[in-house]
Amino acid sequence: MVQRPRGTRDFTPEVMARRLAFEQLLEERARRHGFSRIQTPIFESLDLFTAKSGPGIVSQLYAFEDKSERQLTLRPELTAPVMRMIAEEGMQMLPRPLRLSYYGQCYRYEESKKGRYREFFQYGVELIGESGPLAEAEVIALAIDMLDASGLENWEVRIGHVGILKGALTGLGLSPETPEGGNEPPVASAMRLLDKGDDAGLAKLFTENGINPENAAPLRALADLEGGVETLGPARDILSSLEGVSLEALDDLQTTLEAVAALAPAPPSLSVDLTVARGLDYYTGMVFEVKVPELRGEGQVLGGGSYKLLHLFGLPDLDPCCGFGLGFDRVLLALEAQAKASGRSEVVPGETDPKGLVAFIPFDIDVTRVLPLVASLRNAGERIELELRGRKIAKAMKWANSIGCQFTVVIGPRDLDSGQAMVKSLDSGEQQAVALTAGAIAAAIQAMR
RNA sequence: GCUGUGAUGGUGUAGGGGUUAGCACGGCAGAUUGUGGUUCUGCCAGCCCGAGUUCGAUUCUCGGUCACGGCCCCA
Repeated sequence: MVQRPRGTRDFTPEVMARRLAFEQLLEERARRHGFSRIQTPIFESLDLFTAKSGPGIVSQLYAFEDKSERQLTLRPELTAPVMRMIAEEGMQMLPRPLRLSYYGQCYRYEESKKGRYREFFQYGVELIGESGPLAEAEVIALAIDMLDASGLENWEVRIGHVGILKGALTGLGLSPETPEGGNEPPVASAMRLLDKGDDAGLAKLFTENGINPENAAPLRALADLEGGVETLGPARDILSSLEGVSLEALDDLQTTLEAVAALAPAPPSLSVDLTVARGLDYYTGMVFEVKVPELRGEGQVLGGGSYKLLHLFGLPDLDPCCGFGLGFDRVLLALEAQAKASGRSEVVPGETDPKGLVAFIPFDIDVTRVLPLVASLRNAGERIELELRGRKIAKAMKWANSIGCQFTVVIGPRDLDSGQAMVKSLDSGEQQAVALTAGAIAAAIQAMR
């Protein structure tokens, strides 16, 4: 028996109905926010991802060479392909900003476990060609709107701004440039030390760069701030106490948060955290992420922010952009766990078709006589499953029941003689004879809904 | 990258060095020649893969594969 490759999944009809409903729900929300769907190839040139993430990424890729010795890889993420598409399709000519959405599978060669697969699905959006607090708020608002609409519970939004700590550090005189012979900018070193809680190392770094080490304490206080929008007050006090530090990034973040509050439903939890996602150097402004604590280690279900990547494709005037990626599989895992815990049968809103399925049961007759009726009912929008095996009535009813039908239409010899069909609701047991026309059958079904 | 646990019909499980590998759900057929969800009967269908130990391995040992956890990493 050949097995499915490690870290991949098959989706059965029941699971797929849920995934389609979820995708549709996300798509609908994106549309309401003015975003349009695009699609890029499953595989790309290897260079695309090494350009964005450095050569170290290769060990995590499904990279391969094609028959013409082109170096290719299955895509590990979707942001870089979107950027490539914008440049390649001449989309910089389009009216700005561009609001793009996308959904598809990505591949990473890593240890697979629950919530971490080698083939995984991402839904994402990018707002291209406009930046600033309002653009950022629009992106966050869409993320919140999507999760709210999905019915997810107990999720936490954390919003930060890499410009605040970076600004404070550069304001103090720390260089954002990699020094001659060094491997990272002093600013990046400082951010890492702040994150690790290494205050002594931070003071040492300051001293080495000719900065008073006493400045380490207020920066520590800044990084440790936790809480809602109200933490911006103390942050402002700390920043104001430092020499030569701009408050611009903080003001922007405040504007963003106020706009989010007006644009989106209130999430279960929203906090300001200035250390969010500080590790990614292409992020330039607001950064945010959403966690679902009950998923434990793989609990981050969404992440994004403002970044500069289009300069890599010769389009620096479109930078910075703002976007996010949503971990489709992880949100579903959380929804499934929560539905199970609360005894809810519907995991994603709208995954079950409210119209119901109709079993069309020709009994002991020449089937071809009723096929036109099946076609007409389908054209009228009914979901019809035709009984194909010539089952006897009792078996057919049992079959209809077991595949989840709400209605049956039985047509046997008597019915043909009298020109009628028996329409039955399986929920109520109610049954009536109606004229043998698609219109009459559809009307009877509608009346019993 | 390190590490723990596990794998028996389609699903959930019992068992165990020699068994007819048990049970439940499921699927198929019948009881039931025009009406489902109950019941009864019969049938279908299984020891993850490879090597070793043994007279004999589904059971014990080792390796592999896959799954699920805990760190690390990534974001």
